[in-house]
Amino acid sequence: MYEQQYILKNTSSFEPKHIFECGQCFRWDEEKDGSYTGVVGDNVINVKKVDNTILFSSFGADNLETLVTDYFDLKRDYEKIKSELSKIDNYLANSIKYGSGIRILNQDLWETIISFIISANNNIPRIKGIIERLSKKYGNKIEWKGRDYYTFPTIEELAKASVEDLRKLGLGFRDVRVYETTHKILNKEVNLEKLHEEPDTQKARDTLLTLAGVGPKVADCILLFSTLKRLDVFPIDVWVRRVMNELYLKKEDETKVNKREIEKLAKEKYGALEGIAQQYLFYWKRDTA
DNA sequence: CCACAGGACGGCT
DNA sequence: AGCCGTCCTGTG
Repeated sequence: MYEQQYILKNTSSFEPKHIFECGQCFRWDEEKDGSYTGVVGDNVINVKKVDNTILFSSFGADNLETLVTDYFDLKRDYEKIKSELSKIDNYLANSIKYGSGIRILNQDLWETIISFIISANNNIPRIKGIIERLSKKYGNKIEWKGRDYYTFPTIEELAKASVEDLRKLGLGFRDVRVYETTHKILNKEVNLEKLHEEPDTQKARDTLLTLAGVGPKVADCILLFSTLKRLDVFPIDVWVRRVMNELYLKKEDETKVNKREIEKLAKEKYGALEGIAQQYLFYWKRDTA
């Protein structure tokens, strides 16, 4: 374990606030100086933006440049994506201006599965608290600059938790779901390595849907925000339903809007990049609510 | 005290 | 196939 620094100059489409607060991740916290600190794998990383320079500092064993290039999706040209999506319509163009620094993270698949099962019928502060307690109890401690951080538990580490243990950590009714999914993955009833090799997004989605606690919305979040990185999905939560109804469908009662109708509309309008479009729309709608 | 917020799931029509 | 009540906890 050692400290590293990596500096990215003249960046565009990289705004820590947009990246860490658009609902895709739960392990990053803002510091008093406006930077963000989080745990990625076995590393603690701090991300600070000064003008158009991004300063990454880490404490861990992984090569920082390789790690952040992958995790922050740095090889993808978000300027080009934004300019293409902005042509579609003014609603999307405006939401892109609002969340112009969003990048979709490549998060560990296992961690993303468990995190989004916990996210069901839940709010972000509580989700973060639960994941923090899980990591503290079943992950490994990393001390850096006088503070304690905890790695997200591995499959084997989390498999040590009983349903009762999980309930005590505040998971509520999600305890059984996390327990069952952990053991299903541990037993390789669902093989995460093979899932990465599945070229067909729908087939990968069907596999995820066999996991306890994974329904359509959670499956789409996993496909989009993890290393599976499928951009042709459109996670529909209450905010996305709201924004799509207000912009396009204009039904009296948004709760009555058909999900398949939204999915069809998103595919038609946004095409293969619908997942990225969803993030701009979601962040804009929820943040300005 | 109650109302409300947030997805999966199972039972019902 | 669609609708609806229930699951749990934190907040106002």
